[in-house]
Amino acid sequence: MPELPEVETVRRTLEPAIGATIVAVWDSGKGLHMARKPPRKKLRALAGATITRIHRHGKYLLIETDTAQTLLVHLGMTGRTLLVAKNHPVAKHTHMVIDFGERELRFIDPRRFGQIDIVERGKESEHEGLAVLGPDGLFEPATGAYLFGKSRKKNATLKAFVLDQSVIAGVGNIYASEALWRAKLRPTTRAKKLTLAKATILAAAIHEVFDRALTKGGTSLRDFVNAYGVEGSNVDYLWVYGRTGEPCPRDQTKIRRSVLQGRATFYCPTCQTP
DNA sequence: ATCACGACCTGGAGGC
DNA sequence: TGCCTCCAGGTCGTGA
Repeated sequence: MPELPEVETVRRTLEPAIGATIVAVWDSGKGLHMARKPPRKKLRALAGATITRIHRHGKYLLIETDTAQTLLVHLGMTGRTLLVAKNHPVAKHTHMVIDFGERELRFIDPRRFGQIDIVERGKESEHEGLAVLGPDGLFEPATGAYLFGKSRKKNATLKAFVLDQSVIAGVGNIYASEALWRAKLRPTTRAKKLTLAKATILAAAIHEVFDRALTKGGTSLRDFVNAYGVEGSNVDYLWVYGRTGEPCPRDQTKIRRSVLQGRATFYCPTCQTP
């Protein structure tokens, strides 16, 4: 679930950890994304460090300390980061625990598509995951002109275009469908067909969809919770995602589901024009 | 170089 | 109850 609004919700609810000093760090030793294991030595070396800032770029969380080391966390599909009391029961699939003494920050990820890494502060953008990211969808919202420029000569579908993290960092599968519905654009339309006017509408739609989801605390389809373990309510406010056969909120046509690049895509066949 | 697909993993839901 | 199949927020490597 975790797309930009969910990761931003986590970031905000993790902020009470700012100022906390790390006593110890534990990791499960299990491989996460690309079978890569958390860097155990570097994690353990964080003992004694104090959390100074929690930032985000796209779907990556950047937890800065008063050392030169920044902890990087990506939630993948099923990752959770919880800030809990030390006596809180340890969940299955816990892969990292940052011990603050009375509290702990825990990373739990059943499918292990998440990422844990340590990067040197100031060199975050050199990390292979962050290096390719475009502007953050919330902190540096795209303009119509920017999207128009990026879409020139692109033969990829609009769905693939908005999902491309090098175009806008943070859009995922749910909000791609939502934003294209909001902009009245068909997901299968080729990106190069965008006009400046349509690109401007799309930019606004992405921003609106993010903003709305943030005010609802994110979309909890299944696993997503914030750092306190609380679900978001945005699933009740989705226009098309997961609503196959239900009436389009704009013109009552039945919502359709198709598969694009292996991912479920939802759209209204009449008001989203090709 | 682009673009679309499959793989990576576990678990929940639904059918029989 | 159990077994089977399908599906799921993300990203990356492959091959056309």
